Amino acid sequence: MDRQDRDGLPAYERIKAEIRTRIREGEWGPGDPIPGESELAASFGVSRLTAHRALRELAREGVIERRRRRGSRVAVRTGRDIVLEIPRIERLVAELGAVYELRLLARRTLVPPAEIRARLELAAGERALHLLLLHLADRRPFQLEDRWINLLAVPAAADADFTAIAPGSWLLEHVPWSEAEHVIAAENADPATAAALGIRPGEAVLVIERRTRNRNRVVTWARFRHPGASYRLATAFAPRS
Amino acid sequence: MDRQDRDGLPAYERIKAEIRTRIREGEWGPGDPIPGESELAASFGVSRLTAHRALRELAREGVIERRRRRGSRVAVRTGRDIVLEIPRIERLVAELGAVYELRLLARRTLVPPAEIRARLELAAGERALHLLLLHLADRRPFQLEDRWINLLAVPAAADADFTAIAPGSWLLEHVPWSEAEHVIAAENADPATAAALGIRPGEAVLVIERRTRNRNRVVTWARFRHPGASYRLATAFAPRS
DNA sequence: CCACGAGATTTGCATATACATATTCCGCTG
DNA sequence: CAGCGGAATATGTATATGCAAATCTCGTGG
Repeated sequence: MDRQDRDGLPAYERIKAEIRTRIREGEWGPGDPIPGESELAASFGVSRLTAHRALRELAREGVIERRRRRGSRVAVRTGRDIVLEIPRIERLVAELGAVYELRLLARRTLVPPAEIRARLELAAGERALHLLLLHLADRRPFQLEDRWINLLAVPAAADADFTAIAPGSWLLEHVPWSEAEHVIAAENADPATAAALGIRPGEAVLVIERRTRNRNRVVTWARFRHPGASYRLATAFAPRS
Repeated sequence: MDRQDRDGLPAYERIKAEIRTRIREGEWGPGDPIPGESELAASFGVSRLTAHRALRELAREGVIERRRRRGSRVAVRTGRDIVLEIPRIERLVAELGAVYELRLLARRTLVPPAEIRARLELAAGERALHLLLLHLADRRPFQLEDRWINLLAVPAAADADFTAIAPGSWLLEHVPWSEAEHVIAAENADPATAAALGIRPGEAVLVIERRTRNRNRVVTWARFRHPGASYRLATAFAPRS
């Protein structure tokens, strides 16, 4: 691009990498001040805007904190939350090296019971799509999915073929933007769940509930159950702001 | 700032908001092309660089996809993962409206058993700090924490007072940067765990394991156990790239 | 001695301009 | 008509410059 892109990296990326290295190596500890935009610009031989971009992006990534007049300093990460990524079910199974299968156990459009109606934030008497599915890994039960879909938010779901694609994947591809709330818990399998998952009643089951919103409407609510003994949800995270 | 910051927002933020709104309202669906930098610059009355910044940030946030010559389009979110935030234990308890307490059950520096040594990626014969803690919410057992800390990575941990601050929080404040892997599972409580958590043996327990790295070294490995019946880890997410 | 206001400093936003780079499109050639 | 090469186009990076906003410091007046 310009004089010195010896690493093939843009100048602002080289500055970011340099600062990150010094923080990682402990040269600059949490709370320590780091050079300002003008100083960095001079020492790297770039314009202030380029140094500004490097610092701005580091700030957005949560690596540093910036305030006018006060300058930039290494972020103190108190209160930082841990972030956990849950892959989609097909990928999860694929990463185990197992063959993924989907079985649609039930599909009905009906007026949901009061408890579900509240979770979907639906008007009284409004109908919703209810699905019961079993996800298999190498022909063994892997996840039992109990899902309700708000047809007012996603009318196209009424015509989707959920024997071919998991509702979670279908929704990800058809709903433009969303937020979700999660509940994670453990419970002892009741007889019905035990039968569906092929375990003994009372065995520990990992339960994940997810409610997804779009445009202030609840799109879907789902409860996933995994045999606790055989299943482990392993993920990686990077700390973020 | 300039001519028109009627919302108090910078120009690039107003452009981002406008684009996000059109996507959310469905005017532009997944995969649809959106106006280019020059076009946006003209229609908003800003320079191309300002429009560029708006689009660049939206791309980084995963809202749109950009390619040279091809232009920008609304992201198709297939393969997108779900992200889940786990708050720190103190905040988790505080959000339940309960009083948080910490009880240090055991603290020893010793050569870890082989299984733990492998998890910490420690050399043979190397010593590590082992902690056993009980976290209480309103005087009731909330979480049992079994933690090992690599003293080579965090020597200062040897002198920390873990009766006053939870190891997780202490580490967040003293280790400059880190990544982690998680395992989530459900299991039936063994007698020892049941006794510590005040539940009956066999009851479902939510298990979370976390291994944290820094500078390619394992900093700490911990296993958390929650009474499954009483505890629900509720979190929210926003989809990201 | 404290309060208040005037710099000084640092980050934040925006412009105009220039050139680099990736990729598509189109037309030329065989 | 297939394949190749160059033009066109949109994004990507960088410069120099100017002003805005936040906030710390210091000096002055009551």
